[in-house]
Amino acid sequence: MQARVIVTVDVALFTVVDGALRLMLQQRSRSPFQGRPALIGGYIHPERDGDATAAARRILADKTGLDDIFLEQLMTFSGAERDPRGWSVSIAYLALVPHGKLAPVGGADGVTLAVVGKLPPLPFDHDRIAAAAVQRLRSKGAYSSLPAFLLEPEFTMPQLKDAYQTVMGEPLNDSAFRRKMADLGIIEEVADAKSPATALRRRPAQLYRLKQRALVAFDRTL
Amino acid sequence: MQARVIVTVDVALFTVVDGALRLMLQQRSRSPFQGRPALIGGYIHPERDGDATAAARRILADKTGLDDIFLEQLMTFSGAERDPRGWSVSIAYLALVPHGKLAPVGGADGVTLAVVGKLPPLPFDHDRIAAAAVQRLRSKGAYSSLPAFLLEPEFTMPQLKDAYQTVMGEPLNDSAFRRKMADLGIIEEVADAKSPATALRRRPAQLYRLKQRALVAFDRTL
DNA sequence: GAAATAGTGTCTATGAGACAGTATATA
DNA sequence: TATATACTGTCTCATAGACACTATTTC
Repeated sequence: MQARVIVTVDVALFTVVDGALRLMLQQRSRSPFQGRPALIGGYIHPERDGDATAAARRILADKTGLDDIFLEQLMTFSGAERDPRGWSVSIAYLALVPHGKLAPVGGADGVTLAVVGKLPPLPFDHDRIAAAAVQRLRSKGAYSSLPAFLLEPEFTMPQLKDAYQTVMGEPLNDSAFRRKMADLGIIEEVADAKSPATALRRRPAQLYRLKQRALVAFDRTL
Repeated sequence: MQARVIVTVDVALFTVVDGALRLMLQQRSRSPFQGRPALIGGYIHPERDGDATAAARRILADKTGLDDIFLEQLMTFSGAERDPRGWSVSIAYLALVPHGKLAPVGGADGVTLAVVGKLPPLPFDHDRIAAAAVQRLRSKGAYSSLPAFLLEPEFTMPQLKDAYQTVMGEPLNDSAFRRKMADLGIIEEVADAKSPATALRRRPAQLYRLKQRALVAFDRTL
């Protein structure tokens, strides 16, 4: 028989606030590392959870109230050293949410949104998990619709471009970006819908939405 | 306390024989599914394995005699239904090996090399794992040095091109391929070394090797 | 020299970046 | 009308594909 292994799920949840990528951290309510900010995580409960993804969604809902957000498996971290309680497995997830959906959660429950690049030292091996999540986000952002999941369901082309720029950390060419998006055909216009023009935004912009609710990866030639 | 969870590792090991991608299957020596071909797998042993990757290497060595081959984590499969023994987690790995290194293992231990695309139905959720492994291989092959790990440490440009073609399942342009490889700078010439000319191979080809022992991913612009 | 495979040079097509110019809103 | 942002058109440059041509081996 196999010796006991602790099986947990951790979620690296990102959002964008004022053009800066932020990672959600939550004060741990229990030992070990009680009181310290860490990734959102918890045990898998075999009696309750159909699989690890269901566990991740349950834990997200329990701890932040969020549901129906973008979630994909990142990778699994394991070993004798990463958790003081013993040999453990953490199935890590990457989650993206538009900031607006996060507002109600706000400052509740000791939640903070730490700017990526200025993360505090994290307990367990959450530094490694966070680094892997950022890397996945950056690399996959370059060839998929992933950054769009940081936006509301309807968004303008400038907002979409900003999301890609934030994720990839570099400026993009405007006309090339629009051409690419048009060619890829992953978004569609929302008929007759324009963003409101405000004091800051002069000409209103066309609204778009993703054609597919799911992540779409672009082709890549060798 | 957490209810018991079974924690295993499964390895999808690929090689190329005569230009066809093949997946290693091994007859299961024990229940459940005893006698049926399946991915190479086994329990994690917390007392012995430092982490899941170490467990994968141990299991590969035990069951096939292979060590020091390309191995990377694929993804983790979990749930109540996938294993009749109970709620389980399988951390799946992708492994690549040149056929030559496999020859000594050969037909031993009920090992077969099934042609990808003609795989038999597999036990557990190994069909899904195999499908995910093939997909990872194909997509990552297009933008990394991954296919080179199906070759011997020294290889010719035509062999490298064949490896990429086999992995990606489509023909590549010869001169463009050479240019790309030269530009990427991931391989280097083996000084003065040429492949032997045989009755079949007329002009001998320059030998190359990877500059980096590790996987290198190429850049991608949006 | 014929045949077969290895390797190079160059033309063309495609797609990204640069950037000027047009469009539409507010004040 | 001035200004700011949204959007389009077009030029240029980089890179991939096509393919003809050269090189080196065996028989």
